[in-house]
Amino acid sequence: MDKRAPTDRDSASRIERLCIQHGLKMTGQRRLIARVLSESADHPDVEELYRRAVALDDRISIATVYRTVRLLEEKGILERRDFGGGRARYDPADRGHHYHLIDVDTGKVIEFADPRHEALAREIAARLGFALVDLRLELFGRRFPEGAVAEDAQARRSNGGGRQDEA
Amino acid sequence: MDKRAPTDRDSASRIERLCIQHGLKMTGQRRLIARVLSESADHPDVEELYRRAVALDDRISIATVYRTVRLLEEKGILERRDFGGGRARYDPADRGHHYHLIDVDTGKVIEFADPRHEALAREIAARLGFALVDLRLELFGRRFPEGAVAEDAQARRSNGGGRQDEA
DNA sequence: ATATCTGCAAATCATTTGCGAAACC
DNA sequence: GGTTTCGCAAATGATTTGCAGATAT
Repeated sequence: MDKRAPTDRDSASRIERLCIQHGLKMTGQRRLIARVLSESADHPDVEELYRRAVALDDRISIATVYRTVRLLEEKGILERRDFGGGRARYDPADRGHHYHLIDVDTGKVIEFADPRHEALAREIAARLGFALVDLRLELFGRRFPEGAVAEDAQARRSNGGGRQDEA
Repeated sequence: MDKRAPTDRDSASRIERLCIQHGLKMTGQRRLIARVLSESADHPDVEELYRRAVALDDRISIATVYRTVRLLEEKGILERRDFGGGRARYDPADRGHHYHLIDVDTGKVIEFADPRHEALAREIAARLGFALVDLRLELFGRRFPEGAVAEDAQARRSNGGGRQDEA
């Protein structure tokens, strides 16, 4: 009988369990990425995932991160998002249906759920003769009046300034 | 007095008029792109715009098409869209607020309007402490039961198959 | 064992840009 | 006429991939 206590080290991360359920071969680097994803509450892009992974164990290359997120997306474990700014961001699918509000000034991303939108979307699709397969909804907003910024459209297009979100 | 009749040749296209209103210097290639955009009812990407432009007058390069759509987007004359599949697609802004439903099997894009979504979005943003600046909404759907396709998630990710829309 | 995965560096794809020549106001 | 735009080809940035060696089942 295995007497080991469930230390940080040997307990499979949430995402790793999903990988195993999907029958993926678990290599060291996949386990590492799964762990980084499990511990992330935000929507990191590949560069950021790579940075976080390397910090824990540098025996991984960015090519593997790219290959792995692609694989996990195909398995439905991750969802790829595009919040503008060139790079794809990743969102674990097991957090349930939710949408995003992006602060156009800071780039910060806020999640929210709203079943009414989905119902509405389903109805519209039906009216057009379609069954709803997926729904992409993103709100871009500006924090209410407090040191407002002059730039407007410009700010959003080149979202290269306020980059990372956190939760 | 000018007695010329308003032939195809000398009447400024809808988009060209917008360019002039925005004080843009109208070169031959900008006029050409404006005309192609005015005559397009779909959501072409840059390659496609270039193809259509070259067909009318080949004294234009794809670099200029890139530069021009970027300029028109900055002026608010065009809106950049991302329907998946790697390339940006362009949508004249003077068509009024509308959203898109993408047929996941064919890649065809259908436009629709629905003020309820916007109202709902505005309310949600307000609840989170934000003023709504923009709203991105895309539905992905499948035509109702008739020769259904087996593939599911896969079909949408690699949207490289069913490419052009026509709407 | 052996099919699968990884690292590296080169390849690809969409898009941008530097530069001298050409076009617009 | 001077400034802006254009075409070309080379640069860029994100992502993919071929290949030889390493690894999981």
